[in-house]
Amino acid sequence: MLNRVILIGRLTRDPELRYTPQGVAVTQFTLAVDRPFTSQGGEREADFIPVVTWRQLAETCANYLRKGRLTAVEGRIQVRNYENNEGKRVYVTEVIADNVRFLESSQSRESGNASGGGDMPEPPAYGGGGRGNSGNSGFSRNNNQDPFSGDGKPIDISDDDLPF
Amino acid sequence: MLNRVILIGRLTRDPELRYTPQGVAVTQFTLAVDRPFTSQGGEREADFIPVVTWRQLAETCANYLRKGRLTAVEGRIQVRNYENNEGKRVYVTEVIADNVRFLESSQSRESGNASGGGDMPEPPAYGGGGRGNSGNSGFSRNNNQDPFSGDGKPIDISDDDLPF
Amino acid sequence: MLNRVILIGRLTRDPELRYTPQGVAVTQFTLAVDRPFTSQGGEREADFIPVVTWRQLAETCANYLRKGRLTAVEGRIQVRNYENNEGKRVYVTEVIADNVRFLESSQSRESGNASGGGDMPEPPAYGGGGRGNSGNSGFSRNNNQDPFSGDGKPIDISDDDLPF
Amino acid sequence: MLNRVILIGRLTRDPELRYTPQGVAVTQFTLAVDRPFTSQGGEREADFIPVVTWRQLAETCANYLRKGRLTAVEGRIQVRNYENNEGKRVYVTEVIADNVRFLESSQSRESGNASGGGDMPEPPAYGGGGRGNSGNSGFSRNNNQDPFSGDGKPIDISDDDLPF
DNA sequence: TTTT
DNA sequence: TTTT
Repeated sequence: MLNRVILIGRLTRDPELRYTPQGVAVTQFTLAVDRPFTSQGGEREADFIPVVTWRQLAETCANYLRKGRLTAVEGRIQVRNYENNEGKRVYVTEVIADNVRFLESSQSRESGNASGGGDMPEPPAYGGGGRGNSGNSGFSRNNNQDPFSGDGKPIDISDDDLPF
Repeated sequence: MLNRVILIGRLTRDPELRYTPQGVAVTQFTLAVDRPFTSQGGEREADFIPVVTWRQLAETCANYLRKGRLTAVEGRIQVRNYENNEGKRVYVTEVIADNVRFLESSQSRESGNASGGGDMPEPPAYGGGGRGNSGNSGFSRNNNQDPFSGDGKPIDISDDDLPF
Repeated sequence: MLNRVILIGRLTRDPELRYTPQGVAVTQFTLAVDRPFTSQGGEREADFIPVVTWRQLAETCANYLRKGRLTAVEGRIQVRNYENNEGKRVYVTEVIADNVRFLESSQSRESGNASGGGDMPEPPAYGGGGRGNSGNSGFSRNNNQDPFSGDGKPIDISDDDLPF
Repeated sequence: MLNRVILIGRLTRDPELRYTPQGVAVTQFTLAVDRPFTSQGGEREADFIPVVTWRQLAETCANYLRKGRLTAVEGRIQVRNYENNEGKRVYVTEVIADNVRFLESSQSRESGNASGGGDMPEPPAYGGGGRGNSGNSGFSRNNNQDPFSGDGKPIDISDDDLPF
């Protein structure tokens, strides 16, 4: 009935942009979100939370996000499941983001990052990429497939499987 | 840095209350949260999201929640991981709730439910069980162990492992 | 950059549906949200929070919400200001809702309410009215005018003033 | 029943720290939060949302926040009302924050700001000041008084009026 | 393994 | 497999 998540954390790696065979953009990244307390041993721990974005927002994220960048994400929790190669059902929990805010521009940091990156233009004033005046619903409708389980192989879903 | 989740959904079963060997109460249940759109085939789907509560709130949830009951949950996403019996790392994502609201009292429904239940007193005005004036922090601090992986066997963590 | 509100409370009165001169539907209601603690004197207090919905969602709310009904609202805080008849600037804070969930159907309560009401059909499975597959953005874009300040008089804004 | 707000924006001025006569710290500041769309005329508008923090968190905010700083705030909406000097009831809506995150440290910006500021130590790893391991509930319980309405005059509320 |  |  209601499912809303808001996270602020840092990307553990550069985002991964892929396309479904029908050309729908999908970007995945993981946010490291520090826990609000220290563990028994006094170390600060973090949760590593997978985030998925679709379409226009996916391309904006792929263009402007980089490893280590502080980022805010708004979306919903999605729990998918699939049968793995040993016939076991595997559950995957991800945050499907419909709004992403870039809290650090490229020049506000030392600007060195693992992926090189090079020419990084300024992010758009509104990074949400989809909500607002764009005429796009800005609401990543669904994705009950796993575009990342293939590990680099082409994704064999058709646009008919995509609920938008 | 920030990690907040709000869900409204229905319990898929009665909640499960357990105790750590040191007597700390832990309650687990799963919320079925309808997705805000229908799938390709036109069926309404749901996400099944595991929720964990600790201490006083765990006992309140075990007392007042039942299968099918409409419930609001506020908390944070936690991602644990452990090595399973085949030596493979398994990731478990749960919502650690620090606030739970009972949106249906027992008499507001047909009152029949799988678990029988019988004498169900009215829930407290404030179901959060922990926040507020109770002198309790109301913030489920941590739980990096998996009290449910043992499937009924005693939970072998000590209170020293609990960060509260 | 990010502005998100989630409320669960009860309507203090029946919702008020109006139309701009251009025929855009606007519904206003107030949610009474109990505070999570009692006051000094031990009384339970509440915040009375004004909520505004636009367009399709406005009509759905006007159709299905009634005084006393438990309701969840998702949206953003908006602060408008205008000059009153004494030339003083007045600030008005409202929640502009883009998602509303009806947590009580008409038959789940005594069904008597101040406004009479009468024939109340079941709410749609998805009360959000706008998000999802409807092709509507579901995101109430703006409203920097005050459709309620006229107190019953026609609202003199043109559709050109509406940012959608 | 549930009342949660999450904001990301920039301080419009330096925060104002005051103390009740009984020595309870209260800090007030306003966040400018850009709207996710542009107005009719194409200008980007913002909501100016007043935020209040209490006790330990108030002192941390006063120490580490400055005008212009990007800041995340988590809390609840509170609506107070009081009678003004003309006998009219005035409604004041504020976000009572229980968690504040400093998204920009002093060195990550040009470090020039209107208030001078000077020696600004690094913020604590956890800016929430209250939640977590501190033994403090971290939940700003109430404040039904208006510590800012006096405009600089001493605040005439007693600790008995404070619900904590 | 799933709720209405 | 993880970020600062």
